[in-house]
Amino acid sequence: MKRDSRLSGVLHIVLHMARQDGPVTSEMLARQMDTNPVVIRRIMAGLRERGYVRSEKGRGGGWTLACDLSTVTLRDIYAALGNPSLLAIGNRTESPGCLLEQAVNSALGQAFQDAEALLLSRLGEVTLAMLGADVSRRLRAHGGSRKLEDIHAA
Amino acid sequence: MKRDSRLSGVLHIVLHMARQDGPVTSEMLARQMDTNPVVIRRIMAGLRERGYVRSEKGRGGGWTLACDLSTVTLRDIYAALGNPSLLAIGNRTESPGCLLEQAVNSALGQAFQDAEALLLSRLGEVTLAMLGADVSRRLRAHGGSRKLEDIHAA
DNA sequence: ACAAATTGCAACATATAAAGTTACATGAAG
DNA sequence: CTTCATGTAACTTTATATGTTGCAATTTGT
Repeated sequence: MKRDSRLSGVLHIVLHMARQDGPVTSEMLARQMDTNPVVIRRIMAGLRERGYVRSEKGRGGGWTLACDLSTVTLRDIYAALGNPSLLAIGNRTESPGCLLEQAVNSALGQAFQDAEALLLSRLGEVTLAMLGADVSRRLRAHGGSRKLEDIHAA
Repeated sequence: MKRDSRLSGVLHIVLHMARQDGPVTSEMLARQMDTNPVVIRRIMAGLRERGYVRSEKGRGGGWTLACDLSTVTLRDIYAALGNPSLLAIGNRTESPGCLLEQAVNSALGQAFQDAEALLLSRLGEVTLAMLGADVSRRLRAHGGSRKLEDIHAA
């Protein structure tokens, strides 16, 4: 099944914004992410509604971070995307008339819920600030003097 | 995202087969599952390859169980479907050149792996026999005398 | 005032995968 | 030899993420 990579994408965007002072345009972000500006705006809309970022129109406009990175978790970002479904497999029918399918749903549903809960809990343990710190660590490992732009793939 | 319900479906099929002696045709299963016989054959193919079921052509043919239900787990069935991906979300790129995306992949990837491992482990704890026992329990709760056919939705 | 830059958004196109359908070959039983 | 069944390929449908185009709205610089 095709995987939804919006969470991965939006986190990448946030990290780019965090390493840039002043607004970043969708155009710039799209180049760095190798995608289309409209896609950027689309996945950022949820974050704007929640106040994690601000956007400004016109010349000199663009996106800026508007939250304390140490208080926003990956789970918050996931929620800002509208809580898309986490699992690629699921029950055939939600409220089946067939008793057999009810038994199947019950067994699978429990496993599904547990896995979803674990994943959400893990996402809730990681803040954007922690992600940012990891980036700094990786930059140092790659030779502290080099700038991100030198390393970033075209 | 559209969820893959083949596991749910094939378990439903197995439970139907377990409550029927003699072969069951794809046609009958399809009616009970409200789908197409070809779909049944498709998702049963993996189980046949692993020897969990047998199929026979011609008049009087159909599907029969060919395994000890107490030794086959939901995880085995899942494997027989070809281990389809469990998660609906994932990383944008698997081996990104961008350091920022590497940091994102690292954080998300760990959470993803843990959730997948938990789900697989849960599936591995439930045998087909346990599912069958749950069906019997539900049948009793619905009034022991009634047959499955009376309860099964049309 | 006007031109340029930028977001906002709707509408449409593309890609991918599950699910459903059709058609026909193969084989077994009466 | 007819009928019933599976096996399978090819095609259609559906759903969803992603990509693209076009244009209105808004802000800034000249």
